Amino acid sequence: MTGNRAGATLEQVAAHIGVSRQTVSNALNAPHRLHPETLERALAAIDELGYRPNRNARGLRTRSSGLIGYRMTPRNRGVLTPLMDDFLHALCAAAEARDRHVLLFTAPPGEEGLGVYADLLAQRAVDAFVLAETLVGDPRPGWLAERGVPFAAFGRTWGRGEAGPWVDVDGAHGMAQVVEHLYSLGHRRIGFLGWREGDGVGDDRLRGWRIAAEGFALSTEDSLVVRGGNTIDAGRSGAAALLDSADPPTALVAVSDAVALGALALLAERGIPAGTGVAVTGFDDSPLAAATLPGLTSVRQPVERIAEQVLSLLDHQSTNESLLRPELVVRASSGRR
Amino acid sequence: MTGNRAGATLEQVAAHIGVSRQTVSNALNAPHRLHPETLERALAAIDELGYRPNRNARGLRTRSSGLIGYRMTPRNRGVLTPLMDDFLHALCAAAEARDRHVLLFTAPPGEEGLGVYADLLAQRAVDAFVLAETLVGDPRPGWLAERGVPFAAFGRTWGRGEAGPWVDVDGAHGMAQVVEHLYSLGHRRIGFLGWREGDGVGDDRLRGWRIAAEGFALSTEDSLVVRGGNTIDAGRSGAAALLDSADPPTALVAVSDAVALGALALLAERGIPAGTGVAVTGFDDSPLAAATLPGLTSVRQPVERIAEQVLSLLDHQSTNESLLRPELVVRASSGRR
DNA sequence: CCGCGCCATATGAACGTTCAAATCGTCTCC
DNA sequence: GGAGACGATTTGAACGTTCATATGGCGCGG
Repeated sequence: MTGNRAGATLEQVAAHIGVSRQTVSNALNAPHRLHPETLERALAAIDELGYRPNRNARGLRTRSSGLIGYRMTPRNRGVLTPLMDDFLHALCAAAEARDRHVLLFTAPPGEEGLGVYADLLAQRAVDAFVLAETLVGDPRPGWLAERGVPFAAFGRTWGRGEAGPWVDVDGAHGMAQVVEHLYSLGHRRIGFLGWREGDGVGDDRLRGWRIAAEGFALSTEDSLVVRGGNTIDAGRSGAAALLDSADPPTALVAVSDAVALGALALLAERGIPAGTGVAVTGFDDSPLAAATLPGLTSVRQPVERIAEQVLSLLDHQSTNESLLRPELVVRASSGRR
Repeated sequence: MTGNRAGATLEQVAAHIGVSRQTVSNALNAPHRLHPETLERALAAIDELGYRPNRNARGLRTRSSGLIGYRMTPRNRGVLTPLMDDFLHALCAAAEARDRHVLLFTAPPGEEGLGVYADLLAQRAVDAFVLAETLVGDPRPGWLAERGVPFAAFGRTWGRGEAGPWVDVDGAHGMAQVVEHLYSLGHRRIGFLGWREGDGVGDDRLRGWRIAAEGFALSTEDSLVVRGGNTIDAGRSGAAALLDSADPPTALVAVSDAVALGALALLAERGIPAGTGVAVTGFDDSPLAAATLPGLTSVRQPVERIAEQVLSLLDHQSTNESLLRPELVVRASSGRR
């Protein structure tokens, strides 16, 4: 754009080349309707005057805002959520590629928060939602589906029937890759540091560990599993419990990077070299993983592809489900024996 | 709201109680103009029909969107930014309290990114910006001020004159609190783990350490300062350098939690108990700080108050500047001697 | 008792776009 | 050569608000 003083209107652009509003409008929205030469002149004028369609006017007419609603992850507890922060960034970028934008909001979890969604829709502030951090029994997918509101979720819409399109990462498969990696390094007794039962994501990852271990005829006995919160501290005490058991594992598979960090801390305390002594792995490949010493072997979630897929489900509005494969990122913490 | 099928319009609400659109409009925007009884009936009808003003229509008329533009912190490098994520959450909540919302976007740093700001304005997608992570020589404040675009920054608009209103945290004062705390615990030789020179925030915190230490007649010689990136690894090697020096400090003051985490890791490796052996402190009081063992003494940034202030500067559009005091959060890593 | 001002409410217009339908040539085909 | 079809462009209306102004009733002072 050459000149960009302020807010040229469709009418002004049209007057500038002696055509009607609609012709200029078509230049942007339905170029095939225009005579090639007219199209060219229109585009030139648009560029010269720095015209950009007024989103409010367009939205008023088309009854849509071009905005996608996204609920921020609550910050109440002291929990790190680097993955979700990365996802939000990716979502934002992916939305821009489609000439849309992300509108943020906050809402309490559960039924209680539905009012906020209703309100945004009533105001026509957004015309679709991207759900994240769907919980088991989350009322949102059903509620939105009932009302015919376009939405797509990052994370399975756990429970009762297919309520809507979602994209998720195959956590079980990610864990299987981890176990296979450790097995190939010679580990034959692999412990699991998990979250408390009832979390869809955490249970899925545990399942992956169990299935893969069984596949290699490794033990998956209860004494190899410790469950707790998603904190460094929980990882530390969990690791201690496993290492102090009668037949301690030689590798610790953690359900997240935060938990793995705790395991690393415990090893450091005890003077056990992570990697060469006891192997440790995380999940999510957050910035934490690359920053520790030794670097933490982890499983990278393809956030960009997830965001891309979520938006594409939003557009095509097929009731599709898609499970993406995460990628094992090997660093020194899983060692070499 | 009792019934909330879909999109009641002003006209419909008006018809429902036999008045004109404008009367209902006034019930929301200028209640003082209405007869008390009419007001009551109007509000009742609004509630009954679940009316919510259409944001596009309102925005078209008033030439404003009620949206605040916010550039997401870039994710290119593997850097943790829990503070900014928290701030974004707080900003979002504070905006909602004023019946506004945050619209996210991405933009490259520097001059190059200004086009994105221009575009959002041209489309009237946002009517104000909140800037964060302002850099030394950041072109945005000046650019926006020139064009009369409302904005406010979290972070000083470093350099050349007062370009616009900002809110910031007094990092120097935060560090002074840290030093005073350590001094009161008996530390007389306090090292500093900082970022590389040229970062406004980092330099400010270093200044705070220096001034406070001088105030207690402690040494601030060059050998007590190590500078590097904002990573765990940098903190670890920095801590090693300080502890291996001729006259090692008994306390390590880190410029951020991530850096402090590295220092904690090094102490663990060497079997030195953090806190009782060598004291360590961080900055920002991110979730990391509470999750380590021992808990990391840190300095909490009042993100909610910052967000509140930023928005209030946006409204009053005074060229105000406001420096908030952070709060020392004492945990076990600073020890007890 | 009349005009003035004030209060409460109503009406017309405008914001800038897109949709639906109208216009006006031009070209084709029988 | 005229009907019809088609291509390119224009026109009128509508989306749902708010602004500016108009209307009408009522009390008050001269």
